[in-house]
Amino acid sequence: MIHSRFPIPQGTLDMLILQIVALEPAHGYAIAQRLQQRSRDTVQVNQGSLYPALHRLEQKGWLKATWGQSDTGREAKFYALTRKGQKQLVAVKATWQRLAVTVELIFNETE
Amino acid sequence: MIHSRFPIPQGTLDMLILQIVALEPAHGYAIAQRLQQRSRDTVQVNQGSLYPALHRLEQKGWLKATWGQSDTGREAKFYALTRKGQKQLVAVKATWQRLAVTVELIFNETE
DNA sequence: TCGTCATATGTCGAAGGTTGAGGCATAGTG
DNA sequence: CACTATGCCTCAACCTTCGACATATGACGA
Repeated sequence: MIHSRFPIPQGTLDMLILQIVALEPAHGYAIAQRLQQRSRDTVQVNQGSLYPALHRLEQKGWLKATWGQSDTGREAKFYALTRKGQKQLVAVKATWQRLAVTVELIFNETE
Repeated sequence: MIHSRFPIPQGTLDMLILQIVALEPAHGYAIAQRLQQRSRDTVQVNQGSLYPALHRLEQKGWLKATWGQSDTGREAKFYALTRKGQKQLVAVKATWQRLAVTVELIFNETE
């Protein structure tokens, strides 16, 4: 195994998906690719995690899916961020920031 | 409310526990207190998460437990970091750093 | 033509951690 | 005496992730 792949903390995938889609609506396969590319291969998303996550996010009203054509001309389901999803993204981003600060805080404690 | 406490993502707790114990051996109750204090109350640790985590870490050989007396003079189980646990801590720290960098990277993408 | 890879979606069971609740016990305080 | 703080623990329900599997089309080289 070339890349030491590590599991991402629970809930992180949803956040990253929302962020990817926030820039531009995309279909699942493309989302996975972009995640891998933009994370420089440190994050790898399994299909068994991705598609359930997409359905989850859609069901929560954070994403809206519509069928369309991909760049290659094939049928694909495009996911777009809803207004509700935007709010959610802002919220989870803030939560993440606070967590990151907290973890750094604890890591840098020397006594 | 100013501080809304949030649950820590799955897999993050172990890392934080190892770090807390790395500074000084401590018993479960104290670990929870320190986590809460040092995170400025942003992280909440349930006992239902804490004790299974401690048993988990002990079983993996990352922590070693010994009974002793707490500051209040009561019996308590003190957890200390093993050599194996130190290595693990270094590893998960590195993993976290990479993840944090990756998430920031994706957050700051604008196109 | 045939096999294979990339694209594209989806399901399923297993594994694992967190939640929220509950139980038990002792010591100190009002 | 009741209540809070300390200190340990368990349990079912829930959710997410993992890894494997299934399906289908289009493009490419042998």
